[in-house]
Amino acid sequence: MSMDGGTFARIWALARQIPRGQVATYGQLARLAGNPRLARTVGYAMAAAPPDVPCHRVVNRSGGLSAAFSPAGRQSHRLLLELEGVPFRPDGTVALERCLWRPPFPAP
DNA sequence: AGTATGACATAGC
DNA sequence: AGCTATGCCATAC
Repeated sequence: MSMDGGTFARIWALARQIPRGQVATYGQLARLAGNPRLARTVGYAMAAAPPDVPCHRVVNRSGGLSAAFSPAGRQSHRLLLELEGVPFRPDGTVALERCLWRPPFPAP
């Protein structure tokens, strides 16, 4: 049975699972979505994500923020994360080792 | 339909 | 350890 509403919808559903104060990487969501190669597409999904999707909790593998997150750039991206208590490194990247989301075992 | 673009990832140097 | 080049997939024109 397929509840497929498009690749984006599937990715959005995963992004919604990210707890407050934690972050996930594009590749991580791609992997959870079933295809590790969808990392790039995850970015597109975030760009087109509805307001109920915490797209600010998605960062790249290096913990780097998105320049296209908003017109204001990564500044607003960082602000939203800091408001959730997400720890940052001196270089401005997210301290993934402290707040990387650990999804429950992917149920088959 | 084919080409070009892009909120990434991985492998080489 | 950081930068460059290549790959991959879905969307837009």
